[in-house]
Amino acid sequence: MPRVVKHPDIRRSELLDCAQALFFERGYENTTINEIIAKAGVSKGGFYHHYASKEAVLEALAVRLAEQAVERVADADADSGLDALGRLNAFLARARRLKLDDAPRLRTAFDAVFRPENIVLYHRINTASITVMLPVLARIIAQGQAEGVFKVPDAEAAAEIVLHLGASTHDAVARAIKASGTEDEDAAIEALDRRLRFHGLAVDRILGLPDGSIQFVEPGFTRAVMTAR
Amino acid sequence: MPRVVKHPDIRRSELLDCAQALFFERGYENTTINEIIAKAGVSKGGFYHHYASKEAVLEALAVRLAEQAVERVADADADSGLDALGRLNAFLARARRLKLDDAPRLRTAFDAVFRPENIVLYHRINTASITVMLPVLARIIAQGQAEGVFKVPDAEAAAEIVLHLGASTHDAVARAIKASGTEDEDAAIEALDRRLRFHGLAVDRILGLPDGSIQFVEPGFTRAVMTAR
DNA sequence: CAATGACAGACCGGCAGTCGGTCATTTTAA
DNA sequence: TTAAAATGACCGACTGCCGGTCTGTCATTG
Repeated sequence: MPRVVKHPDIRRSELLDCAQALFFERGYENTTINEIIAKAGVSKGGFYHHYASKEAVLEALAVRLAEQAVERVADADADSGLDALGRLNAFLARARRLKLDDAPRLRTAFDAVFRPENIVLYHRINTASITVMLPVLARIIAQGQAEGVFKVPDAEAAAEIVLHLGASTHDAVARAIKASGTEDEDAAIEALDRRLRFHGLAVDRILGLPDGSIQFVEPGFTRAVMTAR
Repeated sequence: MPRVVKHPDIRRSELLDCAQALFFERGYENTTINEIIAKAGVSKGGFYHHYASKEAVLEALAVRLAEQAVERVADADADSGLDALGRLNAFLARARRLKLDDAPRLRTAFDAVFRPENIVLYHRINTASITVMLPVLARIIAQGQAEGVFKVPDAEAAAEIVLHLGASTHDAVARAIKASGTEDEDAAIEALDRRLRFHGLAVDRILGLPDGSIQFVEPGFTRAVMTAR
């Protein structure tokens, strides 16, 4: 095969693109390196020149996804002169906005990541997301502490707990995805919506805020995301 | 090799014992079926007669561990005429008691399960535990709801959230284990203890209880478990 | 024109899983 | 009571394939 030389960043990025597509399609375990390099048009040697192992690709992919997600939400945050609760809600509102903006793609990704055989993939992405989000959220919580509004013994620990709590919605989301297309779809979306509201309530309470302070969902949000095509 | 026939339950149990020892020792991924069958004294065919795959062994092991853990804690629960909060605290106290009773073994298991390469093992056990604990906890919470003490919109969802929240302590426990034996051990145990108290506080709040209602740790508990040999 | 780094691809050890067959135990039938 | 048939526990050689290695070769840069 002809030898094609590309800038390392490009090659690495292309390899991640192909790996992502295949991992999402058939799961991490069921994807072989041969499939990845075939799709990317690179040799075995080329692949291992850029990534030390299959595992390393997964790690890099998780980090990329997490950073992509967070950078678009967190950048516009520092400027605002809002109080902590305001910042947190603005943060969440911006996240919802971005989710709605490309709901179809998000939905496709969800279909993949929430499949049972992709649980490892999910956890890697989740862990990477928590890692990048942790300092951001911890600072907001610390601010809320200083303002005397958030009542927690430790801002960083609180951030860790709150972020980990997100994983508890995994099963509920998976159920909703599974039900989509069936006659249970409506009920499943309703159930997921209630679940997400409860999740918001739980975060309120953990942070020592009055019930309903934090808005995780808005009317129609869950349905809009889950029915996107 | 001579052919030894045993009752299927015995064989399966022995295979699980060996798999557990090896998974704990070198991790799930790094354990081969050949190692398992060598240790158990069974042939390849014998193994696959009882378990469909290596994955199936992991699943069976996780379920067994979860059921073992829950049956010793949950059985003495039904009789008591306590209110929900009392039951929950009695439940937790009994769990602590059992943990202290064989702290050394528990500590050994922790050393294994909380190693980074055993994260898959951890999650399987955790998921299985949540599955068996969910109905137990959900009933207690429902009782507390009926008593007007627990303020949650949905008992089952609350149970799910609370149980999932347990996983958020994973990293803190892992850090404490990693620090044991070093000069940071004391500080790490202190940090973990604070973290576990915060965890209890978070559960209080999620369930709508006054701070400090639920006791996850008692003085010296964390240190006793973490320094056991 | 070195030196470096990107890439090629044959190769290997080892792994999960298969398959045809064997032996012990229980069930059935005479 | 006993022989034969059926069942299912168990054996172990074998295979296909996969992740990873290794010895290079070619392109780019200073």
